[in-house]
Amino acid sequence: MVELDKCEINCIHEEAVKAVRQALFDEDVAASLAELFKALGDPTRVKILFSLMTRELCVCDLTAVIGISESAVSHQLKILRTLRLVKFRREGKVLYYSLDDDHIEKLFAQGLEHVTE
Amino acid sequence: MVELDKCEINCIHEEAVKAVRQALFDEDVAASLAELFKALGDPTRVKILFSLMTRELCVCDLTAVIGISESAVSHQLKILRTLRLVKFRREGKVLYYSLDDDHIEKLFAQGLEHVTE
DNA sequence: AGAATATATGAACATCTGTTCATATGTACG
DNA sequence: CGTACATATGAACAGATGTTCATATATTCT
Repeated sequence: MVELDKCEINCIHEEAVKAVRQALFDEDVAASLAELFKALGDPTRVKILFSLMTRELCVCDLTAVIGISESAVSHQLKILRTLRLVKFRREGKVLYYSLDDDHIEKLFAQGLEHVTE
Repeated sequence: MVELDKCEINCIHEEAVKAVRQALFDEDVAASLAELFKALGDPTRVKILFSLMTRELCVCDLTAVIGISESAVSHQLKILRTLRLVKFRREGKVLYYSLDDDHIEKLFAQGLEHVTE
């Protein structure tokens, strides 16, 4: 408390803080954005999404491509579904998953630019 | 094992799997990409980065804008620094942080599009 | 209806993550 | 040189996360 007060006098750029605070979006939006990025922040999910960028695939295909258990894939697909990153269609017993929109490809492209530079 | 074999005969689209596997980037790249997104996948770090989109700020300013402890901010800044998402310059006792490149703004814009649609 | 298959789901568990608290570092200034 | 201040860092701890294992659901075929 005391230190913060001192700090507000000596160090903080009050106007700047005020301005930035105003520009700062809602707590909710920050949370949603973080949630989205967090979903993209796991190697398994990255591989799933990247695989789906090529074409739609069933769960079994994904399991084979990525090389982890079917259950693990299924759990991750649920997360991706919840965030509307993937969608699926049923054909008999088989579920075909695909990307829900094209934002993901753009996000990946943008991310790769940062990583590979 | 047995189940997988069965699955490869009955369910898997072999050519598809092969093709996707080939297109799939290295394990390393997937890991890097996931690491980057994971860094963006935390509310505190989202707020820090978003604040820095407006202008450079010292640690103390960030603490005030975001409303969490200085130590927490500092720890998160270290993560962002490691991933080359932010950089800083020193002016006396004060460190001014800013975004390291403009990819972040693009990533955020793209992410917001998905979130707010 | 019952067996087989593709996928989903819940619980359990080990690991990872973010914050806090205490302490260290670096810089300015008297 | 010692004090004050801005920031960094390490250890500790609670809560979150991803996988595995066992089981459930949905669909097809007989």
